[in-house]
Amino acid sequence: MSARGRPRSFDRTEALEKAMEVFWQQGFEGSSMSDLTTAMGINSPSLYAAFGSKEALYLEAVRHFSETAAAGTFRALMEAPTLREGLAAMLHASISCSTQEGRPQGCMIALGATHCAPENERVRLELKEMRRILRDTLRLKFETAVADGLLPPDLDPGSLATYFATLVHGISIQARDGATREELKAVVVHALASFDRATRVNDPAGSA
Amino acid sequence: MSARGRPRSFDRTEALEKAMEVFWQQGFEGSSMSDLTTAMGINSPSLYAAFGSKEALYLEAVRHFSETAAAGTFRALMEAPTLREGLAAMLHASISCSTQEGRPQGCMIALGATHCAPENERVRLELKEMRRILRDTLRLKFETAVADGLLPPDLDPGSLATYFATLVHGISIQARDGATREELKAVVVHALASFDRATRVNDPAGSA
DNA sequence: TCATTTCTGTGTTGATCGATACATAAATGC
DNA sequence: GCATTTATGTATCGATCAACACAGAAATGA
Repeated sequence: MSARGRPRSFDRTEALEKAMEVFWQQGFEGSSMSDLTTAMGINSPSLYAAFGSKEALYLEAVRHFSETAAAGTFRALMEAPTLREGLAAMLHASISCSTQEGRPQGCMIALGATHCAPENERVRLELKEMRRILRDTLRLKFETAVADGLLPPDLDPGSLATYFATLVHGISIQARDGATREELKAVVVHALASFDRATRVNDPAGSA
Repeated sequence: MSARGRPRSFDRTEALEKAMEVFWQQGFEGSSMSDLTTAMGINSPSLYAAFGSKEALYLEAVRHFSETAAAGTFRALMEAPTLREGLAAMLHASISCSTQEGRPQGCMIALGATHCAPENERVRLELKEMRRILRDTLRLKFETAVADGLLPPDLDPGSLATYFATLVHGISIQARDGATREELKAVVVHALASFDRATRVNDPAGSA
């Protein structure tokens, strides 16, 4: 590859990981270049040469987060044998990711750039887009299940998708504020109860 | 009161309201003194004389928010004739507050300072405390209902409190990302289904 | 009238922000 | 060896940050 020139003296991925943890803990606007270079163990010019800018580093850190720490959440939803199990696994994975020991609490994507200065609007839109993907994926799952006859035909896929996306995002705020893994697992039980109620056909006693 | 001296040339509450909207939209770290003085229509020294510091202004703005825009959410929970109606009204009020036209989307308290720079930790703790109050109020409501025999004795108040707090906070993230009032109202239906399931005694068919 | 008190606008403070200029170091190709 | 290429460390850039000094303005009380 790039054999020419003086070789980089640090591991790019390791540095990215360190930057990710700083941004995960303090957010984009709460992390200064000084915070980042200190954590990454490099000087400012090396950071700019390797990542471009603070914003580019943040976006790359978020992408790295989604491919590592948050990957389990999506995989859980996609790979479970049934949709119900997938939803439960997704919530459990989200809780696990949000309550890791020795790491910032809450999901970097769920909490990232929910509000920011006007000049950082680009960052907010990028994070908003990543959060949108969760809801769209959920809706597609519900739509497919309805089309396959696995769920009642009158079920509203968008409604359930919004509901589960709301739970995943709410879990991160709870975790950030100190909620434990055990406290949050109770949320899954109630979420599944809603799912069971919404996917049950012709049960007049269900609402009593 | 303070009759002596040159009278203040601006309305303190109006200025606080303007500051609240800036912080609500951009967050604490995303709002600069320049943003604030411009929106408030005053100069920096007047701001410091009237409010003390940027941090003090933010905390006062959040308190003002909780007493005005967010007041309906708590009142709905406390004043409804039944707990079930109170929960539904609380969620609806939270959705209304989070999707007002011409105002920032999402709740200022739910989204406020979920992460920040270490030097602003005091701000984060204050917001975390305000969010904690919601969960504690909910738990107390459930505990009282159990003690009064209105809910099954084996019901876990903390579990349901975490669940509903998660929903309220998740709703704000959805709203901030552009979810409409109608989309979010679907969440209430599913939440009440969970409540009904959790508060039903001896229903072996309920889990089928 | 005039001292006292409080607020306002101008201008500026030191600190920190994100981002680079520049000279040097360390690799390769020939 | 020597030109070329790329990365590094030092030192610093202009801009902006939150906060304030100061003098003048506008009210009061005596």
